[in-house]
Amino acid sequence: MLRMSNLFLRTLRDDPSDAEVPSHRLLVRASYIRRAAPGGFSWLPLGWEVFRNVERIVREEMNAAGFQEVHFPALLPKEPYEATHRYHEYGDNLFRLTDRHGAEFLLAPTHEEMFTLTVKDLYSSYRDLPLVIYQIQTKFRDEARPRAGLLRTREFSMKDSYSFDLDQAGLDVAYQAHRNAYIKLFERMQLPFVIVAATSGAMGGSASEEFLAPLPVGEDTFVRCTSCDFAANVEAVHTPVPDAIPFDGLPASMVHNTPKTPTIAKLVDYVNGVGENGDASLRHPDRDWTAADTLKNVVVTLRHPDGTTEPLAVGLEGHREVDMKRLEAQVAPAEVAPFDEDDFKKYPALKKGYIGPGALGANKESGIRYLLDPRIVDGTQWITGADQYNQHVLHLTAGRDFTGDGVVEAAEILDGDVCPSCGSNVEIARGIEIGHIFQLGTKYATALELTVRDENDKPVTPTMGSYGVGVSRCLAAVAEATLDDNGLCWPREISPADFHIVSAGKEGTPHGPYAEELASSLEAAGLRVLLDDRPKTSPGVKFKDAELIGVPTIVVVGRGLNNEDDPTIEVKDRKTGEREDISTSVIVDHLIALAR
RNA sequence: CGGGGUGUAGCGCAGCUUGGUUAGCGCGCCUGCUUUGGGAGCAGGAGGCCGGGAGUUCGAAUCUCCCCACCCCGACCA
Repeated sequence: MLRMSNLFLRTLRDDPSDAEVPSHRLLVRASYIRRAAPGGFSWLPLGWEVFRNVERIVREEMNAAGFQEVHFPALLPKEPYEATHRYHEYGDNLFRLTDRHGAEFLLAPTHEEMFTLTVKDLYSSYRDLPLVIYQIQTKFRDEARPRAGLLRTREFSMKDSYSFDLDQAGLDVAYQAHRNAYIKLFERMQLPFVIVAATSGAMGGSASEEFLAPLPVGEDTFVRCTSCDFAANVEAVHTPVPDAIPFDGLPASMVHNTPKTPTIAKLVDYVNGVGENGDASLRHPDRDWTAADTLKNVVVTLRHPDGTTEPLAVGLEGHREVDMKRLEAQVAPAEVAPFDEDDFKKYPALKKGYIGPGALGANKESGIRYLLDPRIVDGTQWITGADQYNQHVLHLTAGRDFTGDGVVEAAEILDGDVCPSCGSNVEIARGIEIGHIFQLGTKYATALELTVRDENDKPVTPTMGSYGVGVSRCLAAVAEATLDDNGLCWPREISPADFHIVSAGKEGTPHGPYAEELASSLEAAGLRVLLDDRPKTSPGVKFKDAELIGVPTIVVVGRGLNNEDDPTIEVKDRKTGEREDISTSVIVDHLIALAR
């Protein structure tokens, strides 16, 4: 039984000044955690209870799926990570250290190498596979910017599992098993989530999905449909291609002087006749021109893995920016860098601020490869640069007046864009990444020379998957998803207790002893109780603390106990705020039923 | 790493512009009395290297320079 009279905690009346995110504020105020280091937190008794509950849910669902728990050191030698090149690829995010003999070590950010090596150590036959092993371990990453309390720390708890299979079909089974287990465990945590297709980044491999808890404090943006259940990472959204428009009757393109219009905003004002030197004769007959009527041409530098660079032009609607993540996903493994002043000097055909399709394309003057947004279909007409300073061209028509060298999904997604799944509208939302599942393939097995013998005694390289759930981050996400103005509000399975019993009588009245007795009865039934037995503490303080701490059911032993004919106990639901007076004759059974 | 903000008691803050009593207030903490259903009242008390260092000055929380930490935005981020 947890007793407020001696529990190691001190609740705070004011918000800590260094906490902005609600879950961080309340976890500190309610005395679950304390900041101990940049990006590191100490767990106090209530926090540790909650942490272990989250951990237990994860563990139970992993075990239920038939996966086996193991445990590796966090302190590892660098050699395995050199074999996979991750010792350097991980860059500054890797904590490196040196022992007294000068040997180099690292604090593991994730454990693919060690799991692979251990399987290599123990197993050598196809008969041993498939295999899934997992651990719940502290991970270390030297994050550039820890933030938001437990949401991004430099030391954190993660469940990571690894699957080993002989072929893709086996990997698919392991992948699906994790996907299903994750769905179950997040549902048990009552954590809302969406599953979005993701790019696998530095992990290598192919199929990859992220579990995101859709919350505004999340760091990941994703796209979701406002009417159907479509959800995806911005990199994975495909723009529906509009129908082409017949050229018949479309006005001819015409070059106009448009002085001092190097930006889209100034250009739109100019052709709308706005401002001192606007040209009203260019106005649209029926409406104002908007940025969406302009064709913006953005030039970037592609940096290929072999070190060579290449310019690339992207044509897109003028009201959209180039989304670097989307573009990089399209041109991978090349990286994208901005096109700087020196680059412009090398390409005199590019008139900065007035770049148009006339100069762009592999066989045009600049020779720069020119890719178009999928919305730029044949027959669409654009206001765009005329490749001369202070000149733009109107009614330039795709397919008739210009073509690109291809299509690229690089434009940012905007609220209201067409849903690729149902044709309705999408919105941009934020989410906390709480889980991630990857099909790694043979990258690690190959690098570390893991093979097993097949039925013909031929060596085969197993194909792997890796699957992570951030345990401490999930805790914060649950807090974030459930809290309200009064404090935390835990789901029962995660809560530090089933019941928070407030003894609200004066000293010397029967309330104290009754609360003790009720707490014991509940404990005897296997339920967890937090008893506020503090003497000389006013009821108001106890009520406020109970709300702040967030146990799902608050039980008040108070004035109802004074009813001589039928004494009652108040039972309050933390989430809904609903109160009920329950007769002492049935209170124990009533509470047991609530908790089951 | 770039931009912005903040560091004063366990927590929240004032004081700094214009240098000058013993650095102040609320919460929390300790003692006593009263109080006990929504963060009680009165009285008394403890608790500070004013983030760190160097300077300017007769004198620095206050002015100058450097450093560190934290928060927010961006970049980055299995």
